[in-house]
Amino acid sequence: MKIGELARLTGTNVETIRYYERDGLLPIPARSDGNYRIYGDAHVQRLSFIRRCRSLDMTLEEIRVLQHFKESPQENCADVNRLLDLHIGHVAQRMQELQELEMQLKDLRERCGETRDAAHCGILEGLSQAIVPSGKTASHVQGTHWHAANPNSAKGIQGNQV
Amino acid sequence: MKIGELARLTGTNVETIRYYERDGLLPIPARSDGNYRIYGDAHVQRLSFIRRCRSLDMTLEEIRVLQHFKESPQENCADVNRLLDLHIGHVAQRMQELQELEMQLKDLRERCGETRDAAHCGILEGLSQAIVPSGKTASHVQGTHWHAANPNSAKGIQGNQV
DNA sequence: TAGAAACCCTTGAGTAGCTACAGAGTCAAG
DNA sequence: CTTGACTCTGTAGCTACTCAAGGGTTTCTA
Ligand SMILES: [Zn+2]
Ligand SMILES: [Zn+2]
Ligand SMILES: [Zn+2]
Ligand SMILES: [Zn+2]
Repeated sequence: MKIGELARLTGTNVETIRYYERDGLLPIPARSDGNYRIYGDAHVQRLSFIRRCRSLDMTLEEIRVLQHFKESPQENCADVNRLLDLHIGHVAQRMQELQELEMQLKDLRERCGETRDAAHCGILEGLSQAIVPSGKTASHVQGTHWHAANPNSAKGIQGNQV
Repeated sequence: MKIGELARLTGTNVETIRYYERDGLLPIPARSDGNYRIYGDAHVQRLSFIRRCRSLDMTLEEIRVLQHFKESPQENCADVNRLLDLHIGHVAQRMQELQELEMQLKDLRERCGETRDAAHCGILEGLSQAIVPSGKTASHVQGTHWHAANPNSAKGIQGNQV
């Protein structure tokens, strides 16, 4: 099959497939006479695996590690479990951070009950106060926004919609 | 004061200050004879405001809107409240998504109690299954990882540590 | 007054994970 | 033979920064 069908089968953007190939996540496929990429069932499996991992918010690096284990089935899978535990930790930590954020934001929101002129808005006032040195622990989790640049991931992955 | 002191006072990286200037968030400062940027108290205030907003995970766009209101104090602040409500929504939505993720990940984790060879690992098996079409709503929130590229934000902002 | 350290400047590239476009080539149907 | 759908490569863009190269400036000390 050609790239378009692979894209349809897995619910992946065509450009994303080429990106994974460049990035070494997908093996380099055979080419047709006209230089088109030709894929088979193995590619569908592999790409589905990647997309499933991405839908669980794993990084491409994390996915690379998991792929390694799929390719060496005789190895002990302890590291797979470890990777998953770590990743669950990433998610949990980000949730904690967001919970704290939510509290701070709701506090701030309460400072302006009914609207008035911006000069006396309690929110703007609150934001102007000095930064409270919070003893946040180092983490590697990301922010709160998802921008137009990546609508596919934002919408969530809906595979298999043929 | 020069850029280094502004950086110290606000707990901001020097490069970040120059970046804000390029991006139009900080007004272009005066220059000394030797072409050094010269800042005053107003810049400290303005930068503190930005960093406080960033510590609440607002985007630079959101901050730009808030700055607009600080500069036009006669306007009604209803839009400030609206922006904050929207942003609280951003945080809440991401938390929901992460909660769902956590559940799925813990489900997956249970599939491999004791470690065995990768060929029979329940986790790898689970990840190989077809993607479940989940009816996720469109959102703009980001992922779960924070990488070395941005250690400052990751650590949280600790301003005023002179 | 020379020299060194500490600061500052601009420019350009890199980060994750894509997306989007330009400009070209390929292929099947009508 | 043309139209249109598809594909190709290469490049640039998105967020919010961070870092490094290769210079210039200031300040302090010997
Ligand atoms: Zn992770
Ligand atoms: Zn208000
Ligand atoms: Zn927001
Ligand atoms: Zn296992």
